[in-house]
Parts: sequence; structure tokens; C-alpha cells
Amino acid sequence: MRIATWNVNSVTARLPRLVEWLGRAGPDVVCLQETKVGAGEFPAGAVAPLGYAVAEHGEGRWNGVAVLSRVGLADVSRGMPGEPGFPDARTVEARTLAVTCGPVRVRCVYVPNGRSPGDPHYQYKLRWLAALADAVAAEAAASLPFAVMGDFNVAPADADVWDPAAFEGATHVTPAERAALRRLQKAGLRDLVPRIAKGPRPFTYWDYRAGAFHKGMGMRIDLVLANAALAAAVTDAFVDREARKGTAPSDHAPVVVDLALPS
DNA sequence: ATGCCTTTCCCAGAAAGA
Repeated sequence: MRIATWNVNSVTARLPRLVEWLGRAGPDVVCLQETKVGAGEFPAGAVAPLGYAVAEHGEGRWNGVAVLSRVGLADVSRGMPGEPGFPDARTVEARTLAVTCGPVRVRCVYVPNGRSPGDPHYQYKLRWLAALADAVAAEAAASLPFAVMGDFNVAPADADVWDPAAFEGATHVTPAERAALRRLQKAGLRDLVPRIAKGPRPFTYWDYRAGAFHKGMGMRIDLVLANAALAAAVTDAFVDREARKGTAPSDHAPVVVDLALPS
């Protein structure tokens, strides 16, 4: 079976590209981030003809996550235990949901951006990642194949950005963010690094401006973190760069993982 | 890249993204 994650930067704006990509790539399970539609507003009717059921967690203008599956949807869990909000606990955002799809369980995540290391949003990001580590510990230890996948807004290593010098003083590369990511992985989750397609690293995000995509100025911030049962079944992992080309693309490309599991 | 694009709110420009 084939699973994937893609930050679409508005499912409304990206719907033609999403439908085209579903038809071309044929994933069985897709985690989407930044859907930017409210609860119940996901265009499920546009993906139903392709065989996909939708579990969505949305709030409106910002954020929003969804899981599309054509191999079943069960045990939908929106949000996570102990999830912090921004600016405070009264305003928890739509950033994660977990779903069981046939033989696998996936947790779709859209980690807070952090804005800048001195910003309250950065502390929120670290708190959110800490809560995520606690929330997935039990699922990661299970015998059921499980993955936390989505837009982590953290580049795991310096090699995961096009120019480390350009990120001095910026978020996504700080030691605290990377430590939070490592703590999450300590639950037994392995970073399924996609194979190289072009350039030195399998980047997943490129800024819209200044031709960043064509200049190779990217980052690897969209990750699939898999438990042992899922990692053992991986036959391929790659970035679908075609989805970043052409008319009106998202600024992220999908990460696709193939598994030797019955779908 | 100190947001040079894009999307949302909704019709003007601010907020947010990474």
C-alpha cells in the first residue's frame, strides 16, 4: 500500500492539483496539512469519486488537517491529549488528528511555525512538540504499523536546508527544535528519509519567491516518522517533485512511502 | 528572505507562512 503526506496550502486553492495528484499517484492514505477550511467544509465530494473517505479537523482561515483514505477510516481522534493552544490553552488550533486506515494507523500533524526564536509562538511550538511526544508514545510502541507524518516545521539536520548560513537566527534549525524532534523519535519512531531525486537532499519545501524551487533552495521539513512495524514494511520513499511544478502549486511537495502491506 | 509570493479574510491591506 501507498501512504503520503502533503501540505497543500489551502485545499480550496489546491483542489484541482489535489484531484489530479490523487489520480496520478494513487495513494491509499494521504495526510493533508494547511487545509484552511472549517470543520465540515472539506470538499469531500471532489475526492469521493476517486474512492476516498475523509476525516477532517478544521477551524477556518488558518491551519486545518485531514486524512484521505480509500482503505477504510476508523477510530478518528481529533487533536491530542495535553495539546497546548495559542496564545493560551483556551484557543487550541486544528493541527493534528489520528486515524486507522486498514492495516496502519497514522497521526497527521501540522506543527506550529514558531515565527522567530524570540516570539511566544516559538515557545508554543516547543510545547506542542513535547505534547506530541507524550501523545504518540503508546501508539509508537504498539505492534500495529504506525506513523506520525506531516509538516514538522523543523529541519532535522543542517544538511536538510539549502544553506545553513541563511538560517542563522531563524526557526526550523535551532538546537531546541531539533532536540524536541529527537525526543519524539525516542519513542521508537524512525525518520523515513526519502531517496534523492535531484540535488543533494530530498527537500520537501521551497519558497514561492525568487525561483527557489528551480534554484534548489529548499528544506526538508515534511517528515514521516515510523514505528518499527511500519518501518520494516517500507519498500520505497520519495518526494513527488512533479506536484511542486506547473500552475498554482503548493509550496510543499508530497512525501510518498510505499509499504509491503496488504491494502 | 529583514517574506522578493501566496492565501485568507473580503474588496484593502493586514496577517501568516518558513
